[in-house]
Amino acid sequence: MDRRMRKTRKAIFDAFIELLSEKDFANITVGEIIEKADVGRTTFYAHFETKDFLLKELCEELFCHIFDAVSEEKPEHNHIFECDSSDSVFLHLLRHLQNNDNNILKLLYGSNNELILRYFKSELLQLVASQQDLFEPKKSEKIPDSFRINHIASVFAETVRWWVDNGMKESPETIAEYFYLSV
Amino acid sequence: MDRRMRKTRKAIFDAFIELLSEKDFANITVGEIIEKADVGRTTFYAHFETKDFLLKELCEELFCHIFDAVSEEKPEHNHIFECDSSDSVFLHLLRHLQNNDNNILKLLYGSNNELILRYFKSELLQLVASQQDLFEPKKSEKIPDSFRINHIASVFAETVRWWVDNGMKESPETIAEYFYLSV
DNA sequence: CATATTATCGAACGATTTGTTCGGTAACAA
DNA sequence: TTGTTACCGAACAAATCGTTCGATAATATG
Repeated sequence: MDRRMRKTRKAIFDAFIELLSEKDFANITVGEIIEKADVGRTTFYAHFETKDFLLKELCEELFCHIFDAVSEEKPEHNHIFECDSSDSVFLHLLRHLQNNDNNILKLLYGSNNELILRYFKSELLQLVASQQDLFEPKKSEKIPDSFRINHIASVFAETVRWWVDNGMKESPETIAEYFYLSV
Repeated sequence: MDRRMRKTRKAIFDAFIELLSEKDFANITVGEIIEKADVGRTTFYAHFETKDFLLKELCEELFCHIFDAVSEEKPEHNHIFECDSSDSVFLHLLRHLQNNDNNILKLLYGSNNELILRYFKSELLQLVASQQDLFEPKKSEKIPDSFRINHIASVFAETVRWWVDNGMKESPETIAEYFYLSV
């Protein structure tokens, strides 16, 4: 990975992010990206097989790295979960989401592309599954595990969406409280 | 609205739905649609300004009509909500979703287009808002109404998604129970 | 510093897709 | 029967896609 490669890769990502603030993903063309990134057409296709792969790699850089950071943060922290815990994995995740370039989160959520949610949720599912027994099972002998895990991940994802759509005015602590009170 | 217009409109919808079972929305071209619908290119654009409008109108036909049917079903039914109610609006909605051509639901959910979820959720938001006081407020003085309504609608939408993704094996009654136990 | 590697460029390309135009045909409603 | 209008099919320019090529310049390595 050259310095050249790193630079063009960054230029393309930046241009792409800027375009995401102007229009939906579906209406962004490769031509626009390379013009704004000031990069040759050949170069773009040397880096990304297609526009969708560009989005995919951006999501990976954004989400996966955040999840990695969070999970490394508390490697062997396995105490019993408490709902109002001010030190939970999910609160830490919210903090990372807030710090890690709020704008990108907003752009991704607003780009009208289902794939983004999928990347986010697939990461969430793993996280929830790994912490599943930490949630109180409630009135739920009837509810299948599959549903329960999916439910918790969905509520978190939709909580974040609400947060982002409303301008992220609340603190991560507040959002975490909403989440725990709801789930 | 001619008989001619109704026929071509249906032909286009049918072709579109069939294509949705084969590929993502983004990869479907107008050319494919008119070929499968056996309709002239001019005719397509006389009916739908663009591919997105076709999707929009399909969603409206599917979702809005279902919601209309449900809300008309119990116009002045305002009794206090009970969690295990076997006669709630949401259970009726699930029954309609099941009857109304299960396949389309699956195709729409699988077409990788965010807009579909938006249509569905915007309808849900109205429904939930109209029935908001029927849900027990739980431990929720802290939680803003906006969040609460959004949460309930999201949980319902994601519950339906789970149902669809898993093949809709469960009965509407079972799904309604999962929903009420979770929300 | 010298050299081999390789990422980038720019131009050009055929292939698809888009959305529109036009005149002619045939189905429809009154 | 008559006037309206939806449909067709062909053709069109414009935009976009993904690829090819040879030339250039930045980079890593010895």
